[in-house]
Amino acid sequence: MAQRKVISFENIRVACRNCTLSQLCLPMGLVAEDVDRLDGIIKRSRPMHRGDHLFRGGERFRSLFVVKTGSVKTYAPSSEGGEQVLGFHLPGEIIGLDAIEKDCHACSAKVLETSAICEIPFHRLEELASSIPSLQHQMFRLLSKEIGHDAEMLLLLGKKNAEERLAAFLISMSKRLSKRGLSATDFYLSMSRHEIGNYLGLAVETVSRLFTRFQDEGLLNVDRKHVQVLDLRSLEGIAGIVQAEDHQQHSN
Amino acid sequence: MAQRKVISFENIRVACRNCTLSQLCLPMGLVAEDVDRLDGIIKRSRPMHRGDHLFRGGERFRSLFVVKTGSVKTYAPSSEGGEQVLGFHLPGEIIGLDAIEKDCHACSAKVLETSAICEIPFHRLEELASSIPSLQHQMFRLLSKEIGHDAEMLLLLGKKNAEERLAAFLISMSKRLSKRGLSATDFYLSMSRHEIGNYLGLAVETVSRLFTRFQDEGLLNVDRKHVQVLDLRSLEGIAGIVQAEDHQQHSN
DNA sequence: CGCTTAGTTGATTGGGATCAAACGTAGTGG
DNA sequence: CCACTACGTTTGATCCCAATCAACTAAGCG
Repeated sequence: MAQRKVISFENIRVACRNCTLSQLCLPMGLVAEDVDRLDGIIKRSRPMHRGDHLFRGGERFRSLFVVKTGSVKTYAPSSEGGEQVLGFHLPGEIIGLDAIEKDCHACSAKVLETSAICEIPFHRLEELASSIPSLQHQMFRLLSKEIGHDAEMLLLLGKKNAEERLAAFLISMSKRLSKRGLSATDFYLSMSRHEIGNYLGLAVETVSRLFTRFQDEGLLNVDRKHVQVLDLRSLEGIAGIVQAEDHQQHSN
Repeated sequence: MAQRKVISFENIRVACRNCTLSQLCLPMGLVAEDVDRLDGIIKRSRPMHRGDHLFRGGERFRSLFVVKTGSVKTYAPSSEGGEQVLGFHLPGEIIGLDAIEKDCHACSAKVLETSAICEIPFHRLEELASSIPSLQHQMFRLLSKEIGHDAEMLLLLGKKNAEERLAAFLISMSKRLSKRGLSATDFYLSMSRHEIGNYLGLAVETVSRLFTRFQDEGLLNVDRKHVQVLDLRSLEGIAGIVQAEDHQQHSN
């Protein structure tokens, strides 16, 4: 039993490395020793369940969180009781970057399904970044990536119609899941239609109708939360993603 | 003449400090020596004119830019020739943070009126941040602030109607200008109606009609690009900004 | 097995886009 | 200086996409 526990702990460590640290380390080399130092400040938490909060708006900011398995949504209360879903966070993705500035969380983060979450105390991460330049650089890149992603969302909400939005959402899910080694064409959506609609700036009914339409058009198979993408290429076309190597007619 | 030039140069240095550095230094203390080191890596550029580009999408990322005077818009090409205006940048604000990740600019930055722009070579800033922990912290805060601002925009584009969007835009301009010592109620908009509409996800005509309506309702005086805010409070009400200290009825 | 919540489908409506046209305003060159 | 052009802005008329309203079905759950 004791033996098993040790093995289990090691497995967690390995899993956590693969998942938590890759965002910070993968793109370019931290030496093994630095990875160990980084690994040393990461707190593993017990599994969290649907509806649990990582943090709520207004709370003091202490840590960043990394999704190891499962999924999390972040959302901000809008005036008049409603809320705006700001994002869905899949394994390997980081949560809480927006709270650094005010030292206080402006949004809330709620677990969508049973999930394993790592916690990284931010002040310790900052200390480490001070002494490891490449880690500092990775952190700048991480923050910057979030800004770039937000810009894509601004374009989506500002310029795209309902169909394009849902297609872009599905493509995004597909890409992010496949990046983590999961299927790009067969996955479960852990969020409700309502949450998808909220995120995309659409009514629930519109989302539902579009799922039906995509299915009718042979782009998807949808059964409840289970999605099978049948025609990724067409979906990308709808989402307005231009294939770089394809024929470009309107080169402007 | 030589004398005058020296004075002028010093004035520029002082102006540049007040303006460029405040974003990086103001919130908490860098010691004077560190401010000098930071000041040392900032490049002053000659005035730029309407239509000039700070950078274009696809270019290699080398520097961040800070608006000293004037204004700049950033925009990304959307598929099918259109473009999405990502932001308007007023004095004291930083441009280019989204390019850190890919080491390449994803959007373009175009000067809206005659402007003075400072350039900060990013790799030198990173070096400096490594050796000045409080500067590193300021930079994290800066990036984080951008993410927070983007989240506000997501809420605006996802949940607010045309009227609320334009009101929010005007309030934002008012606040940001007054933060720089300019009037909060009397200012010139350097961007066209078309650019405002693009930014807010609205058609030009809608923006124009709303300006007219706000004027009819006694909220504004508008003459071309000149805006006088007559009723800031009501405008904030429309924008959905809840006054904290006012009576809260629906505390939920 | 009721009860509640999530999801689907249909009917209707409305806000803002689009189309169309007039009107400055700025710039350009004769 | 004024005609000419081009562009930005305003205003009006019409249309359409997606929201809303409404009814129903399917799941989850105590």
